Amino acid sequence: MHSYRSHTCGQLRKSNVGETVRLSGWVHRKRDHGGVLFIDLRDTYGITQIVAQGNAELERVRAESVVTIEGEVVNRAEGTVNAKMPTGEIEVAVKSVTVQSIADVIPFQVSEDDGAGEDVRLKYRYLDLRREGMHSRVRLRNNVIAAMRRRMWDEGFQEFNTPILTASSPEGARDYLVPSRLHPGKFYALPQAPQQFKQLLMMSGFDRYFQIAPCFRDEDGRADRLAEFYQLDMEMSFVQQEDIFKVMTGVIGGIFEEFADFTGEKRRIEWLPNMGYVEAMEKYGSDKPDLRNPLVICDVTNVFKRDDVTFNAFKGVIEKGGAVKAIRAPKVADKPRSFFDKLNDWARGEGAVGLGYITIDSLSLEGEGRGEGGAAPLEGKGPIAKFVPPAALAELCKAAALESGDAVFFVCDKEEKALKFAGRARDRICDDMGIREKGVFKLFWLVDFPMYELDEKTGKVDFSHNPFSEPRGGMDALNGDPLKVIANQYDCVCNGFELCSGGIRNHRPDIMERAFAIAGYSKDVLEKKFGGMLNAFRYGAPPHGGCAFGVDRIVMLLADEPNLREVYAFVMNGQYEDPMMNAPSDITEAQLKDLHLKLNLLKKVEAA
RNA sequence: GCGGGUGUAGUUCAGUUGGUUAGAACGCUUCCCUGUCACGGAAGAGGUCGCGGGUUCGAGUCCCGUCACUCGCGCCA
Repeated sequence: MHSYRSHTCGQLRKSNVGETVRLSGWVHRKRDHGGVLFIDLRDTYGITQIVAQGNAELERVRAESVVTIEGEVVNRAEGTVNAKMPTGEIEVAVKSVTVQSIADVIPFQVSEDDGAGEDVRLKYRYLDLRREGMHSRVRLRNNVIAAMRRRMWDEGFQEFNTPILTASSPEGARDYLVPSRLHPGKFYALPQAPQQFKQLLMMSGFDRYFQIAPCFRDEDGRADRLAEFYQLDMEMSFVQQEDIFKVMTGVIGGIFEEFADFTGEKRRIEWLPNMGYVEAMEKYGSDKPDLRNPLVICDVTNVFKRDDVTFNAFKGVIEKGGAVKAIRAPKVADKPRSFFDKLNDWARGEGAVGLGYITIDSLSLEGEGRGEGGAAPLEGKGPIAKFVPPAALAELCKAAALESGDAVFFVCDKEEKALKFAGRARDRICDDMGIREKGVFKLFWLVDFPMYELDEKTGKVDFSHNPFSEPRGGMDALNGDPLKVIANQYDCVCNGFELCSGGIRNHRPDIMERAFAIAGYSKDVLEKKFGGMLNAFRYGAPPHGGCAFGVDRIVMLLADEPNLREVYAFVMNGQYEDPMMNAPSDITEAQLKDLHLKLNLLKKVEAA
């Protein structure tokens, strides 16, 4: 017999009764009854109850110790069968025990979720990973990655590796930098994405590339953002936007279908029609709207412009070019005052003046008609209502499609800021109303991004997203108003998360020069920073495009977890420190010397 | 860089208006228990109330500062 195990802890069934077996695993739980001792023995495959009588050695071991036991598989007596366990019909009667490793007292419970905080979980991540939830989520992540590889290969893509030590790129996020020993004073950068390499592979004629690619960005963290993360990165040649959508809708949709029941609840997958960037911003105030939220934003600036509307707080902003955005909240007029106060408090906490609203108590049958069955409102209530006379209220009802019993919330600011804040209010109101749809993944492609945007501070035109994207209309488009240029660029959005970003690339060096010139980058700068790729374009570049899906965000959605750290085995905390490995850490003088570096920190740090 | 929240036993938390010896649950230690499966029972150990300063007769509680964690804003082409 194998010296550690003949079976796993998830394997034995009634059919094994009578066999002598050997099991190894962790002591999950101990139930000592004096004369008889039960231990739930756990490995990654499952849990088997073992039973011992008068075994002093087993009685001594603490939870999470590792033991090997040999014994006989026996039927559990009637009434002692545990229907909750796959192995619950049998147990193993211990004959001999080898203690492989005694565990110290553990800092938090492995056998249950005792609510231990993230800092202590990360410090003892290996213990945390033994726990059922983390263990299964890490397996989910591995399975998702395997499925991605399989599906991409099935579509005719090959997986490539691209360099980790590469050159700093001037745009985008901050780079993680690695000093060079052989080249004093010079630095490698870790890739923010394999963007240029995958495009170069298209220049090399490989046609279909993919990679589960590690990416590094030195920006502050968020629940859905880490310093290092993985993307399903892909690129294809001789394609248009729709070709990318077709392939990746299949691959990603397939992944969602494949793992939709991970949480035990079978969730639906819905692909909604492509949405334009402008529509997303105007209706949802976000470039990654959660379409499980039915609320939409509309513009009611004209209502507040009326002479008979006397709400000067909004009027003043409108006169300076601002706008009023409205969010209709259906059938909440009878909610207690606290419902509205809570939202108002939230808005103030977010730095807004408040969240004004009007409730529509009833609509009369007389007055101006507003279509079938509708009529002018009899009255509105709420802090702003007294500034809005009936005729204006009627226009408001029409503009925001209000019905009797509805409330409407207002955000007033400069157009862009108003939309952004209305977008967040939209989500907040939805959650307070409890109307976010459950059990569904709502996916869609967000298209028609603007190529450029105006930097508010400098007044300069800059790339709004990816500078390598193809401007729709080519050179002609670039000779017009840059702010009207649409890029062949797209995102894939799911339940309020940006899952993917991509584009059809600009493969013409002349157009690229022009595109960068508009954003204020001279030919010299372009050559210096992207010379390698630009050169490649000059030797026959195929039209190409692609995208990159955030692997971890997909896993996070499938696992129904609000935080990326819940789906990663080893991960840094919110400050990008690893409390287990003690990273980042000091280095020795010798290492510094090798790298030709001398520390002269601009900000004084206390010596350890 | 900025803002919100949190910080009390190994873990998760409670702690009233400032008032005597800072509590609970789980975990831990010792003991009892032959059918449990979140076993049960008895006893016990375990605290620089994040840290520093202040107010006060008296501070876990109030004030100031600081640190850590966390969520968000900025940032993330």
